[in-house]
Amino acid sequence: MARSSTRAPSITDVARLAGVSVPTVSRVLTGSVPVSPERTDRVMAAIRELGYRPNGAARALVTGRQSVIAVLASNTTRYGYATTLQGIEEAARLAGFIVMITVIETEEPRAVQAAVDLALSHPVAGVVVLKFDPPGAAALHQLPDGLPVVAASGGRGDGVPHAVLDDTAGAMAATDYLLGLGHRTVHYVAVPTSGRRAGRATGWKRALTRAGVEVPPVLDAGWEPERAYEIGRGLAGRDDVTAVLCGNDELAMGLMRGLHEAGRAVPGDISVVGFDGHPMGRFWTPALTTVEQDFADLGRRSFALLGGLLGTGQTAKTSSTAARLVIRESSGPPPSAR
Amino acid sequence: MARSSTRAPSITDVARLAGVSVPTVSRVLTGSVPVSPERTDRVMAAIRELGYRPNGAARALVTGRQSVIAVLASNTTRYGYATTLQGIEEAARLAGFIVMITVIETEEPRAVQAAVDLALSHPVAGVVVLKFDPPGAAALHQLPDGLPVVAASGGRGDGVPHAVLDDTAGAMAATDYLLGLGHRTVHYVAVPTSGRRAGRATGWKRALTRAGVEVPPVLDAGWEPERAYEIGRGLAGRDDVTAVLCGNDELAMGLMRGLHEAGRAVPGDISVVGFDGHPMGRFWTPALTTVEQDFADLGRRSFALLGGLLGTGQTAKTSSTAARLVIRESSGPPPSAR
DNA sequence: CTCCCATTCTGAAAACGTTATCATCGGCGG
DNA sequence: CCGCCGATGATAACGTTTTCAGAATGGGAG
Repeated sequence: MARSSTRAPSITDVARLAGVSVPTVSRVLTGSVPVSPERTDRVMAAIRELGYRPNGAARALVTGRQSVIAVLASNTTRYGYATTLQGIEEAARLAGFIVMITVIETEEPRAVQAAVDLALSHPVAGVVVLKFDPPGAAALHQLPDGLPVVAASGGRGDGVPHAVLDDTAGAMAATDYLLGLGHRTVHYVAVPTSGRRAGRATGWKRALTRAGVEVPPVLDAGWEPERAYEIGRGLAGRDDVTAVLCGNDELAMGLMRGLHEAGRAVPGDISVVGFDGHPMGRFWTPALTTVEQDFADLGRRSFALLGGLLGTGQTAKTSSTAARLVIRESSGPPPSAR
Repeated sequence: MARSSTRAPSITDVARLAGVSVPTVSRVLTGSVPVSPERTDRVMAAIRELGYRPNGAARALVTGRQSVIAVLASNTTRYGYATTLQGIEEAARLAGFIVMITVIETEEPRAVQAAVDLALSHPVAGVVVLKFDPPGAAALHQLPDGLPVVAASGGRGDGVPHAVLDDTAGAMAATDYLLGLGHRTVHYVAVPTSGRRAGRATGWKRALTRAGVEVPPVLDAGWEPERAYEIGRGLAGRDDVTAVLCGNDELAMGLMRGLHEAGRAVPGDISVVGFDGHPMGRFWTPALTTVEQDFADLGRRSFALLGGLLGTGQTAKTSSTAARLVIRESSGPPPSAR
């Protein structure tokens, strides 16, 4: 049935079978110029019979228009990344674009270069970089000039249009909330960041400073919940820690488990607030208080920015949405205030 | 700095600047034929100066070789999907292929057709379909003949090479384990499946039947943990339910929350076993007993199968790995046996 | 009724940027 | 001196869209 051995049918084969010229087939396909109903029917019939499918490479070559956008990310499984990607894909698909994904595993220059080269070895209309962390930032810098590029991230900068999530305000709101509950201070367990300015850490510091509270050292956890779990076990022994803000929900979950195993109650002994609005957070026990961010929307906005760049050559410099504090069960007043 | 307005430099510009012929530039680029060191240097210098980047469309057009593989999936954020995708991407990238992702949102034929058409509007070397559910299965059927296709899924079938995860054995092991603990029966909360043969449900039924236990009705939850949560609340009132196997870990988490809110203890009153090995499962309280599956490996194996198809035209029909039961805290003996 | 122009559809030919094929040229070993 | 080999350039593909020119057709004016 399938003759996979023979060459795929081309527009010439269709034209021959339909008894029309090659451009006429093209016109039927693109609809750019009207074609008589009779010929249209013949062409359509020939297309069906042959199972013809236009060759995108040839089409891209002559039109110069590319319908593929590349997404560069360090990981596609973590909640924020995966959801942003989904948002980009959705918006792109609706606009008739296809999404190509290339993972940048480390920030090591050679690896980044190799990945970028691979991604750009294919003709792309533009690039969206998920710049949440060092590999993302590194990739952004290795991209050649003259290519439409948009970054999606928690922070702005670099002269490239950015779709951002205003996590600074979210972190401030969460810290203020904990302080308002009566906690003397709030500790912060950090995720990796893309540069000097980390929105979450900034917001947290700012809220503490504004409240006249000394800023405790940041606890670095990387991306691994496992690491947060260990930090949780460590924190359990310290009675000066009554509230912890975590860089993301996965970390918060790991941390809570560590506290739990070490015999500390959440929120009884220690309040924990996460970040991102992971869908599992509300089913956790205790349900996780978190700063919810709309990653899918971030993805859609990233693509919208890129679309502007592709269409008019100009686009807004940034597009930002606020994060939203969702109070559930994992946070409450400190033990002293009970 | 960036002259995005002017046309991108072509191989002709490079040849002119370097004072060599066009094919020589091509030869330097591809390394197919030796070029004298002197000319090579001149070409490389010209490439750098112009910021030249080969046009992949033209290259693909003339070589006929495609370096893009399309992945069709109904969702890219759920744990199993995202991890499989990551595995495919990794293997593809290492082999010099790029991964294009297209989401098939529903199984509605027109939507599926539109998505497939979009994905194939670009010339691709082959396709990997994530056939875990109805949209995936629908996409598989809409693919044209003569295109290298591989399916990644929980079950086999359809004459297309499949990389599978043997969840039947996993479900049997989990069910046997619960029965061995003294439970009279095991209930099953199902995820959507790609066809009549659902490995997990089959394994569960088989284990029950073999033990001479009547098979209780399947509880359908779809993909939403929210729905599992409601099922959990409903199940809480029934004292004939002491053990529940869930189609995935997210469902198990939702279910456990429902049980918890309704005042039932896990595993004291009811044992819960999940499926997939979600990384958060071990941090859950109680830590989730689950049937772990290596999705990243499934992705890598899918690509390997496709690679075989592309290289030799032939490939293994299936590639399968077993799932593994990981016992943690959410399962234990029934209340009667305590 | 005839003529001419505008309109609509059609086909020939060029173009897109690259690699593949073939012939040519030079130098070297036998 | 002949033949061969390695490097090079001219030219032909690849499959599509985009001119551009031509052939019908229709309508209005004389």
